[in-house]
Amino acid sequence: MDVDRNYNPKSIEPKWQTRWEQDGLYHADIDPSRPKHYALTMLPYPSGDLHIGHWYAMVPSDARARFMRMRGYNVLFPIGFDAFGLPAENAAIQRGIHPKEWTYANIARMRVQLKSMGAMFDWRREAISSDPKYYKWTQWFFVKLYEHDLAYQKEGMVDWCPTCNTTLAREQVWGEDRHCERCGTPVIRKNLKQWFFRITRYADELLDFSHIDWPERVIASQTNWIKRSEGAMVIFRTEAGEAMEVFTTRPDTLWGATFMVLAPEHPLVEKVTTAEQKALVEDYVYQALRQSDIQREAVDKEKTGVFTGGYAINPVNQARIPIWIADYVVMTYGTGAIMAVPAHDKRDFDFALKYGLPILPVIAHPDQLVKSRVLFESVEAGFEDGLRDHQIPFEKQTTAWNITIPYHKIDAYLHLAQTSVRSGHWVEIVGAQWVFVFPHHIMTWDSVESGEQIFARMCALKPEVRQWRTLMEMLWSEEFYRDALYHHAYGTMINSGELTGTPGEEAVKRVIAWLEEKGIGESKVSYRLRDWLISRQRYWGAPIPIVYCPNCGVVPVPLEDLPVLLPDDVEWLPTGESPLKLHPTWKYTQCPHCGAEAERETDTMDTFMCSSWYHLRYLSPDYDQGPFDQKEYDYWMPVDTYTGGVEHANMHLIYTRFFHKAGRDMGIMRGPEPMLQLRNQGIILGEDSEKMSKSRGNVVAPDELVDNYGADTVRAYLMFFARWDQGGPWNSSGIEGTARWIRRVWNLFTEEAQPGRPAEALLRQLRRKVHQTLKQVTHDFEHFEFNTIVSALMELLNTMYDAREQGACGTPAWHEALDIYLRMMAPLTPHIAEELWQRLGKPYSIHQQPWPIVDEAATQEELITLVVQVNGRVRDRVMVPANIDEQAAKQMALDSPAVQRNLAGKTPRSVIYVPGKLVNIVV
RNA sequence: GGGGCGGUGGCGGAACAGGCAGACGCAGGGGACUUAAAAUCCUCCGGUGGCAACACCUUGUGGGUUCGAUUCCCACCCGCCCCACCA
Repeated sequence: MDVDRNYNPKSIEPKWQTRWEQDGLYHADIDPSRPKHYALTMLPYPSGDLHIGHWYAMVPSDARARFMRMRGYNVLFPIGFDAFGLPAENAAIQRGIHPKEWTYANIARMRVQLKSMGAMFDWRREAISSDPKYYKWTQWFFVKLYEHDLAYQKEGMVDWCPTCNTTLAREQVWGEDRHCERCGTPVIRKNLKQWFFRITRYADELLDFSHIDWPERVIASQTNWIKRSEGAMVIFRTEAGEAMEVFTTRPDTLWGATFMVLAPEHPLVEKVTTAEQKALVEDYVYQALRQSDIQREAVDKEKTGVFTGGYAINPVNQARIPIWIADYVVMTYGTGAIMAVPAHDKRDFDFALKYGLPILPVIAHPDQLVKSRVLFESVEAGFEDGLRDHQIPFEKQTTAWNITIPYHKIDAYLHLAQTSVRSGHWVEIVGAQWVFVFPHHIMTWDSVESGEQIFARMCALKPEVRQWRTLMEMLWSEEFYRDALYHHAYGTMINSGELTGTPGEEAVKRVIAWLEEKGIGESKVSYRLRDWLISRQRYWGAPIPIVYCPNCGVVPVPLEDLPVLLPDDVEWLPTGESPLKLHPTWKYTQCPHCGAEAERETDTMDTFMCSSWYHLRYLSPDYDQGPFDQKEYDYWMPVDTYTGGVEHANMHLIYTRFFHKAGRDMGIMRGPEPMLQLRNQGIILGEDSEKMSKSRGNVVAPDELVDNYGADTVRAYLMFFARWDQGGPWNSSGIEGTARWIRRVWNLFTEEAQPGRPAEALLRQLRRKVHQTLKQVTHDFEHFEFNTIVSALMELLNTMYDAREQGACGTPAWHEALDIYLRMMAPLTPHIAEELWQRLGKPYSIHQQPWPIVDEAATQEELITLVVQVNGRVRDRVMVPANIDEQAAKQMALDSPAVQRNLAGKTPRSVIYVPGKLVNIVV
């Protein structure tokens, strides 16, 4: 019977898992004597099978949590299930299983799979969001939010998925064709009464990341999502005198407005449209709405629009400008109306061009001015000198000069270009919209000459200009647009009445002050973030605890009546209505206030609501006096380390921050943020480098891997095969290397070896390697660099095999190496570490041992390889004592035969010495 | 269009307060042990030239700074991801 001799994960893994569970080894309880560490990994949705991606997210999180525990922290590492949601209901419709049954069967199965991972989850704290004891408190939070005016009801257009039969949050609508995140069906828009949370009230605070250590990409993504724009609200008036509010980030360009654009659904459209234009406008509005109703084709995004026949008066200069409608203006941002400044905005420009609307005047010109690029081959002698003479800054590149021309030197430069640029080529001037230089012909475009006139002249000069569909297309191409208008757009104001001459840096501020003084506008901040729509017309979710009473109106269900239980007996009919609405009795109830016959809200809550506070439910999943036990909260919160997928950046990770801040303001939670440190893992792709999916047949099944290799090997491989934060394609042969490592560890620890009489140096070397590895592994654990932990351990193992070969067995250094090795392995591969620990005769459990301490002195090298370079090229390497002094090192280098050969008699000009590293001889 | 991430051998990846590029592993070649296989062990393994010592080239491209650049700076190319008529 060799079961004992050979590495057999199938016997040791279940054995230890059972033992740990029996002993409650991973129970985390309040212990004020130790520092706490709340390690949280995103809870899974119980889809039925634990995916390799779950392992990839959770295993390193577990290893990190275990590491923190060994470092003396009281570590809480809980798990649960985000159990409400659409797939359960879809399964019900497709297979006739009750969502509850489907969900709980999946949970039972995934629990077993999760346990096979050998993670240190404290299962006593498991929380399942679809349990009444959980969603009771989700509903409680809803009522609290309602009481604090953070939840409100609003009728409005919502995105609706016709397949899932439910409203979607904006974040759940994807792609240019606006399809449903889950099923891919293009969404339609519906007018419904819906519940919202006032997340926008927290927009500014959500933009403040100063209290948290989160990845740059998540911060960037959230910042972009919330998108704060500062600008002005300006009141234009229609000719009839009706106010028409416009939001702009560029009030300094007000004088350049040549037309106005309303969103097709804007309420003023009807009022400004003239009789002649009525038919046209109505047709366009109908088309636009139909488009969003049926399906927005991805196709080309050429702007379309129609003239309403109405005019507005620009309050800054009384200019009378036409009002158009166009679908490039959306009702949901700003005011749904814009002033169009074609000279300074690409979109307005495109639109003006297409419909022949005026483009000028330009009302700011760049202060920094012009960049020019001139090819070497195009110039005569003297050009470069000329640049120097005029003190025009330039940079000489491989094939061209890049020249930056200060505004006041433009004339000098134009003259220079005229005289020294060879004919047949042209000098491109980028960055100034009104200057073009052709060989020997320089033209300027100012507000007098029209684009058509310039185009005609240019065509005459240079026939190929004709091939551009329009001059404008060329003008606005690439650098022209990028440099000139948009980025350098803040320039000295021109053509702007009494504000002409205002410098670019102050333009916006001054114009706003001026507008406020005149009473025609005011400073205003806009956000892209919208309030969070939480109503779902579905069954499998937490019912919104609201009752509609004919007498009292909207009445929240009293806290003592919670939870509003989901009925079990529902039918799924493809009606598009919530099954709760169709239930014969459920919705009928009495008003909690007056006792009158009343009806319940039949919508349920977005599951992101449930997952916004699960980290709190973990603290006390059975607690019935509140959403969580205050004692637990005080000890454990906030979450110290949160791990999970970056795809939640704009949804869950914003919602949960909002939830926390709202809770804080309601006096329920405390502190600025719920999760202090966030780390994201990458995505594992299939072996074909494609996203894993059943239809592609490239899915890696963790159960199968565990069956073949054991959980420890799978764990180690997941940490080793790629950078954790990056992920990458799976490689099924790669796991062999990790399996080999585990077996070699096993063999080293279990084989009989003869103690020898090793040299002192060998043992010092062994200790050095052990402590160097420990130092690195400690560092890497702290920084979530798991792949190098495994490779460092592999390296150390190789060293230990060599040392054993040379008789290191039986010595104190050897025993120390074995001891430290297992402690370092324990977080990564908990089962084999425990097994070998026991076999060494050490006390149970290795997972209760402290993390070893680095012996700094032992890590110091005695001998180093001194690299000897001549002119920066490596010519020799010499072994020298680590403490060699500069003099000796340099001498050693100069004496090297290889150096002598390479010097070839030349005298060194200088000798550079980098202590402990190298000597570089410069000749 | 905006934002983010990345580009190093056949592959995954190491090394970046500037100092031996390619750790560790996979795949591959050669060998040992086996009747054989598995397992294990030894050995080679970026490219070109050379019997060899050795030389030259090589971290997406082109420049720059430096005694010295995968690492810092400038310009560009390519790939992936997220957001997007957001005024």
